[in-house]
Amino acid sequence: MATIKDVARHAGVAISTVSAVLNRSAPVSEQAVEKVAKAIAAVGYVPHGAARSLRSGNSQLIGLVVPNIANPHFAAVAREIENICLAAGYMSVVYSTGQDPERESQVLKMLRVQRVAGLIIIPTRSDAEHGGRLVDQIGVPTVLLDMFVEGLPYHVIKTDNIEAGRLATDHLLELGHRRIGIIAGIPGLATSDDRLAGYRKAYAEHGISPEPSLEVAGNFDQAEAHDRAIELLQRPDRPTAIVTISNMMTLGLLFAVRELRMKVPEELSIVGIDDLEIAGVLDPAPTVVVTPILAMSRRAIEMLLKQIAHKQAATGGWEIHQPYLLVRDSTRALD
Amino acid sequence: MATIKDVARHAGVAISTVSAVLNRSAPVSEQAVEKVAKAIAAVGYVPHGAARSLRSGNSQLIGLVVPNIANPHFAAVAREIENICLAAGYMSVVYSTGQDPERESQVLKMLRVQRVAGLIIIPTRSDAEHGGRLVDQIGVPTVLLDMFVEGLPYHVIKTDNIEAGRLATDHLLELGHRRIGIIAGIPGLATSDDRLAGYRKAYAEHGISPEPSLEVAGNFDQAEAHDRAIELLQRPDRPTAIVTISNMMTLGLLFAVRELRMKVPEELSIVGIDDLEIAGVLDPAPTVVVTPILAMSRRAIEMLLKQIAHKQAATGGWEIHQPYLLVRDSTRALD
DNA sequence: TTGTCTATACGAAACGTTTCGACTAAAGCA
DNA sequence: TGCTTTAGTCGAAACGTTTCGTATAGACAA
Repeated sequence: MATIKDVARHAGVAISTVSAVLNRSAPVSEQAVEKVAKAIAAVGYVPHGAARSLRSGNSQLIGLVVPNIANPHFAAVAREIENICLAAGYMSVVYSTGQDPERESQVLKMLRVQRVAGLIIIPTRSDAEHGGRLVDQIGVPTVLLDMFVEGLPYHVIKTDNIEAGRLATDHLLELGHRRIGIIAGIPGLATSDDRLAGYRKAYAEHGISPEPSLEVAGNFDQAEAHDRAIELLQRPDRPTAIVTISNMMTLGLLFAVRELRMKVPEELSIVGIDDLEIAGVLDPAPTVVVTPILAMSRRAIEMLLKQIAHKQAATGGWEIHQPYLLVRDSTRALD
Repeated sequence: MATIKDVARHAGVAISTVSAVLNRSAPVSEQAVEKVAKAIAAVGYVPHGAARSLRSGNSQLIGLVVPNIANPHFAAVAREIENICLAAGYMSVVYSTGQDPERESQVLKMLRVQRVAGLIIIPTRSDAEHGGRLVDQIGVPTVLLDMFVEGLPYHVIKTDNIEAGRLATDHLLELGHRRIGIIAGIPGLATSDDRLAGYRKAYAEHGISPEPSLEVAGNFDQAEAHDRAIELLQRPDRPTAIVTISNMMTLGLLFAVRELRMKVPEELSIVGIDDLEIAGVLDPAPTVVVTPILAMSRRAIEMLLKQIAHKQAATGGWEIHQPYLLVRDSTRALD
């Protein structure tokens, strides 16, 4: 494959001149530019990214680490970030952790090997210990998306998760529900804990206390949520409404409901957190708390690119986006 | 950041010895291995991918080019390929074309700059002219996934698309439907054309001819399919059944149906091609023709890795996977 | 003893760029 | 006129690896 050397020879100029043309990094005469352009086309030159990266110390790579790229929610994030990166002359590299810290480590290691210029990451854990491990494994400008991690010196862009949980629960309480189940996520994960805290907060605001046995832990997956939902719904004192804290969990719940041949919202009201693009075609269309994921993604990559460009240290600040309730057909007032 | 040089100094051995340890590329004494291992940990060494890639001419990168990563169908492909790549010591880099040849070019260019070792691509067009352009832009071991392109010397892994279209249509004909609409994709795209051909083939097998006005062209998107569906369904002589040729299109159709407050399958039968993971929770759950996308992805990456490892020239062969009909609740016999 | 072989280890070249200091010639200035 | 700038160009060093030919030392055979 042709190198810059071939281009130089073909154009009858020095290698450094070709480089100057390529990068507009030094003044070059018009005729030289022209000769180089011709030579590039003639020899079919394509720059060698690795060589460039090695010499300049600049890989033009952005790492994106999400729980699971197969989840449409995160796939949408990936697409958005891909677009913005491409427009800015960067390439994004996406990896899934499967919510597994071990795999997260492996992925971060590979991204370090590639010397990514920056990182957008939705971490697998949010405790301080994990934060400590993470910061050792990162070492580049980073933005934390969607998830807070104790003691990490990076900018965080997230939803107001307490408010999200509160919004969902408050809606049901307002409709007269009193036995509201919640299928929460992995205990210890900030996003999950906060949404659960919001659930409790809504109860508190109504001056009643939730029943602890109606709070069940899952993970963020559909299958797990399905199983927890079945358990919850087969109890003799089953709840009249259920809150799920992620899109996949909402789906899992819907599967369970369908399996049990229950009528929604007649026999059970449902509120999910995070919207599903396919919500409109579900029957009933689920009432959800919408988190502005696309806007958050956009902010995250913009902020990251700015940090990289200005060599700014991370501010460690928070940017919190407000969720909102979108009422559809899966909830009804209790009579 | 620490380099191999620092490791060598710290361990009191030569750079080449460290390299030999790292790559197991030459015999090294046990004590040297140990010293190097300690030194690596001590200085916090992480190999520099670009340097390695430059010197060895081996990037360990696999490019994956899909129409749209935000489509769960392709996100699943990406996840599968990511896993297999990681296990084989490669990294996958995923890009979306938006079904736009221009963007496809841009993406391929970036992947060339990165000197990817191989490519899995779902191309944007399948005519010979596009094939010619593509082959110029590629130049590495490549597997074509899901889509045939005229005159490209690469291995193709695809579904039997004619059969997929036939299966969907035949099912409806067997149920007594005679006015079956089809919302096809972009004319000229092999996948789309073949599925349409299958539709006609089924009619032919039943000894009747389809009505041309019931065949409408769209693209593969939800919005487009939605609009075409509305048009189709508002005709006075509207079809009693509709076939859609992609998962997103099926969704678009379902939206349209819901908007028009039509009852499925009572007033309209629906068969989609490509399954939706969420099918089970839709009401009605759509009858679909399943294409074994995960198995195909797996085969594609395995085949690609084999080509890369053995420096085999592409065989240019085809591997055709058979689709099958999965009857759910969106179709009924016409009485 | 001498020579050959094997197991380790080493040093230096090379990969394809960018970058920087040095050089030339023309232009501007006093 | 001579001196300083400036635009344009060049050559060589450097980035962090891998790779290959060579060197050393001990083991073994003759």
